[in-house]
Amino acid sequence: MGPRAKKVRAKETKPNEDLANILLEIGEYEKNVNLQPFKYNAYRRASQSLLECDKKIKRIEDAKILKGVGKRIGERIEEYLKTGKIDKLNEARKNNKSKILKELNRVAGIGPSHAQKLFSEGIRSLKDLKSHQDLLTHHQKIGLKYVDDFEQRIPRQEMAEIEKFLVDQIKNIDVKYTVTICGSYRRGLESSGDVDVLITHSNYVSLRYAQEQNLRTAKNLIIETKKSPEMLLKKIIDKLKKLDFITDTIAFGDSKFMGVCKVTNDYLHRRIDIRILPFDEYFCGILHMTGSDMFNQNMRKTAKERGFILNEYCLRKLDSSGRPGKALKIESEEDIFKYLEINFKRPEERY
DNA sequence: AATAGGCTTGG
DNA sequence: CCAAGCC
Repeated sequence: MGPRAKKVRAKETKPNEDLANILLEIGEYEKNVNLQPFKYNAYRRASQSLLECDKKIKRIEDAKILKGVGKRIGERIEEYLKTGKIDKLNEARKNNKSKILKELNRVAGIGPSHAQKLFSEGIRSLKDLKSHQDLLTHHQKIGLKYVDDFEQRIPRQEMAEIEKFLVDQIKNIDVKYTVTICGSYRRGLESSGDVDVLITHSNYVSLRYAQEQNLRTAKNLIIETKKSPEMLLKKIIDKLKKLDFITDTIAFGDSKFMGVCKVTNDYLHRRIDIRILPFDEYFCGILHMTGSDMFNQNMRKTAKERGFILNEYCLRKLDSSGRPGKALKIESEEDIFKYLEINFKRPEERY
C-alpha cells in the first residue's frame, strides 16, 4: 500500500507526467527542507491529479479545474507553461542543503526533523553518518546499514518463498496459527516494498469480544490482555531469529514486531512487519492491511452510507442516533462484504 | 483545515 | 507525558 504501490497502476497515457514530477519535487522540498508537511500534501495531490488527467494541459485554464490545484499551485503551473521552468524548483535544486537533507532522508527512521538536526550537527553525507553513529537511534542505525537493500523492491517470486517459509515454520509451532501476507503481494502485484504479515490464533480473542459474548469461562480460550499478544508473538519471533530468517529488530512491542529478514544469503535484506491479532479482529485486519488505500477509503465510505462503521478492527452497525453497536461477528473477509451488501472482491480486484 | 489513528521508541 | 517516524 501507500504511494509506492499506487504508482504501479497509473494510467498508460500520462501526458502531464513531467509537470506532475516537478510538482512532486517541489512538494518534497517543502516537506524535507522547509518542514511543511501540509504543503507537501497539497503538491502531492495536485501532482496526482495531473497524472490521472489524460489530456495534455496546455493552458492554465485547463489546470485550474483539476482538483487539488488552487491559487498558489495554479501560479506555479502557469509559470511552467509560460517559461518551461519553475523558479521555486531551481532554487530547490541548486540548494546544497536540500540535496543533503534528501540524502539523509533515504535512511529509514530519519524524517525531515531528524535530518535537519543532523545537518545542524555538521553531518553532510551518509558517509559522515557512518562515522558518527552515536548520533543515531537504533532504528536509524539499521536504516543506514541497509539503506541500499531497502530501496529495492521485492520480486513476487521471493515474496512467495518468504510466505511458504513463514507458513511452514509458524504452523509447525502450532497449527492453530493462521498466517497471511497482506499488502500488494496479496493483491497479486509483481513486486512489493516490504513484507507485511498478519497472524492470528484460533483460540485468541479480544477482551471486548470475550465480554460481549460472555466467554469469560470458556475453555482453551486465550483472552487478550497486555501480555497475551506478546506471548503468542514472541514464540514466533524467537523461532524466526533462531532460524536466521530475522536478522535485526527495529521495534518489538506487545502486538507488533518490526524488523529485517532474509530468506537465504543470496537475497537482500528486507523490511518485515509482523503483528498478531485476535481471531475476531483478524479479517477486518487483513482487509485493512491488504488495501489498496483507495479501496479501503471507498469501502469505508460505502459502509458509512449504509449505516455501518468499518475500521481496522471491526465492523459495527450504527443505531438511529448514529452510535455504533456491538462488533459484528466476522469469520472471513466475505462476511464483511455480506453485511455491507457489497459483491465480494478478491484481493486482486481491490484497486 | 490539511490522510486516520495506533504502535513503538526515545527523551 | 510528548515528539517523531512508520504503517
